[in-house]
Amino acid sequence: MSNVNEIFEDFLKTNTIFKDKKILQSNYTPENIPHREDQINQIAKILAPALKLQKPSNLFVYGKTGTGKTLSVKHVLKKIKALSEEKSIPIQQLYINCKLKKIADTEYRLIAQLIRDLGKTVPTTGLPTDEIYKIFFNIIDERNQLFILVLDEIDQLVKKIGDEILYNLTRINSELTNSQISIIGISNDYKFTEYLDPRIKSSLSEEEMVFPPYNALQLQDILLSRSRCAFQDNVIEDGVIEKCAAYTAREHGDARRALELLRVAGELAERSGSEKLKIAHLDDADEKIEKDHMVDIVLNQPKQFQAVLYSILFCSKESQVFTGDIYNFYKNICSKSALRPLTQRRTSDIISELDMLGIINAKIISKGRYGRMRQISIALNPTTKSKIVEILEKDLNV
DNA sequence: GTCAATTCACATGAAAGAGACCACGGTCTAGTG
DNA sequence: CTAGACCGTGGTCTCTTTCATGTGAATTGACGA
Repeated sequence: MSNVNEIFEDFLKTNTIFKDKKILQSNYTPENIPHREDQINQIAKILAPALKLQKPSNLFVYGKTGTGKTLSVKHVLKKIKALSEEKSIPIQQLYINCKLKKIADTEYRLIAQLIRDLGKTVPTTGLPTDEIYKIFFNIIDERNQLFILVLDEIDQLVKKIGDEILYNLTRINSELTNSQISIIGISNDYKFTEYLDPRIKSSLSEEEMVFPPYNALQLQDILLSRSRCAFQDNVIEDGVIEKCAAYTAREHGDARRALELLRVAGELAERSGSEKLKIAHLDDADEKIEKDHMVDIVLNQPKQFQAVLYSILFCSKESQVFTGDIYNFYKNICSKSALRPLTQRRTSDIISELDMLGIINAKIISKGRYGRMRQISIALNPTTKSKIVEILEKDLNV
């Protein structure tokens, strides 16, 4: 019997500690959403006019990641959908997650995606942008419906392509004769609307809601209710849920992360052959999540980014590194691995993008007469770092 | 010693180019009846 | 006659380059005490 078969056989023999793992996955939508009743009711109140085909106010939802914004909105929309189908009220819902690449990178793509969601095909590129607007507009208007458009992570969208698209979308109502469209924006960033054009801001946030982070007790509740369905009985040691909740509450009260932590800890426990989920697994899971996440990010970067990152990782053996050092080293790397070196201007941008990704910390300092530059340090823990260096060395063959 | 001007080494912005992708319409070509 | 191959044109999109301007504090050098 081959090795792989053994692995599979073993896997089948071990009685897994999970009952239903997908309950802990981030795309799972639970039936009831604890500690969000108020918000859900409020959303329902705001959206209720839709059922009488009156346009609901545009809604703006704020809250950190993992505070249940998307979940709550989707929950309410699901109810509306069920009701509208039952009573055949012409309401159409559109949901776009602006974070997803290739969907909401540009104005064109976003509108094209909306059109596709409405069941028409449209070229992925090649048409003028105003053409695509016209198509969208016509489809909407001829349907004679009420549209609810959800733009999740709308701050990402505006950061990438500006607020013009929002202006166009909010303005579209005044030109529609048969249909109406109301917009629900979901944002992680409290300060998001500050960057917006005041006109857009006022029309977009006719109603505003804030989702506060979960506290440790609420997180415990959530974890408990989900783990009851996700795990076999009595596999979780005492204190694990509490610790997991406390862990994440201390950071941002991100329920998604708490659930991921629990899931990964479970996987680790299972893989190590343990029959119980112990606190130690939680710590391992924490590290593993970060590592996997970072490795994933790095692998998905273009070659040039990797080269710059490698230079940074290599140079940062010394205590302090600055832009200039890195650029020089980077040029070296390029000649070694047959890359065409980019200009200093571009590498500067790459460095700040790596900073945004959380792989490095870059602080702008001024050394007076000796110039102004970024002081760069690594934001990775040592095991992650060495893993990434290893990957990059292979990728760039240096 | 004090204070404004200077200076460095970049950061940051704006604009535009390069090269990839794609749609569309027109033209050419080969296969069919 | 017609379907499909093959162009040219005009559009988007991403990554880059080019050119221009901004920036914070150590250094400098003039000034007055």
